[in-house]
Amino acid sequence: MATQWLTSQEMAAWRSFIATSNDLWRVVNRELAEFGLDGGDFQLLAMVSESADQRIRLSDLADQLRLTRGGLTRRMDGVMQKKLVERVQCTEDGRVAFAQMTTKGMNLLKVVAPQHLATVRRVMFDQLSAPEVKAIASGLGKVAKQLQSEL
Amino acid sequence: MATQWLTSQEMAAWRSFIATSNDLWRVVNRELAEFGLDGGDFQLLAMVSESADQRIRLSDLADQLRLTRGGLTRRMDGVMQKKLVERVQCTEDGRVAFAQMTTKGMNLLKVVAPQHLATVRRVMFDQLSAPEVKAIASGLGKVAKQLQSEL
DNA sequence: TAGAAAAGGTTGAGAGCGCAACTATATTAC
DNA sequence: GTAATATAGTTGCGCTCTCAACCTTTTCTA
Repeated sequence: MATQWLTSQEMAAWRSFIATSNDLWRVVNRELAEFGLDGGDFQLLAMVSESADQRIRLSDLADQLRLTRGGLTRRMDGVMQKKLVERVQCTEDGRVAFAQMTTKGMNLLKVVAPQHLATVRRVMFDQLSAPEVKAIASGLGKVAKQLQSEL
Repeated sequence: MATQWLTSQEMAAWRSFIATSNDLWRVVNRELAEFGLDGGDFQLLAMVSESADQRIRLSDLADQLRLTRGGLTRRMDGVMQKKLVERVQCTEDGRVAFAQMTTKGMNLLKVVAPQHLATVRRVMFDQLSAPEVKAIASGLGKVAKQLQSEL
């Protein structure tokens, strides 16, 4: 055999993980396009809308979205342009700013979210048995914890 | 409760999947940087090296790597610049070209691959029980199949 | 309380990728 | 046999992201 690492079953699982998450993202993006959004926009809107008072500090938002602060600034430009989110300056700390949902943003999200969840359900959860969902959830949790310790 | 879709357990699993694959990719990229590679380079090298005679048609390679043909052209530019892969014109069909591993590429891969697999093992498989690996592998397979039918 | 260090956010430069238009070669149809 | 169509790959353009440098405001330190 050529080399051990090429044929390992774990390597195949790893490849499958990478390819599948890529494909998933592609399908989600395509589905959101009709609303003028992409996956990154949706994740931002979901995060902000779930925060207390539908607002969140920009740097906290960046962490949750796995963006650098610079990347978030540009992502914010897009959703602010569409009037879905506003940038609000913090009065207590002059350095801080918040992302704040607008009414328009909340209304759009109420329309988009059910369809988005339906898509995710169709491509992912409808394909999985309950034990598989449970195993994936718990497994991902442990992997995420390890990753946190390395980042 | 605000809206059903925001609190569902499946939504949390979906978020976790997205965030974790993002974090995984980040760790892998960082680890490969010392070899002058990134995750995309490694995947390309792995795919090409596993192909018969260590060569593969460019458009087949693009499909496997989840790149457009245009994206692959640019990705190839990088690894060709580094002399890890060569572009070989097909003699039977003038439209077709192959990616062909060089000796330098194979040698590099023999050094990088064990370390890469060790990283993947550390952040992912060492964190998972055997049943979890099995469930994730079978689950991902089913999701991948559904995605294929939608792409 | 002044100076240094840290933290939040923005900006410029550059990389990677998709999309669509383009070139070149091969296949099909008449 | 030639015109129409399809396939393989490349290129120009635009978008998103990271990195590093930068500005501003806050906090620490002596």
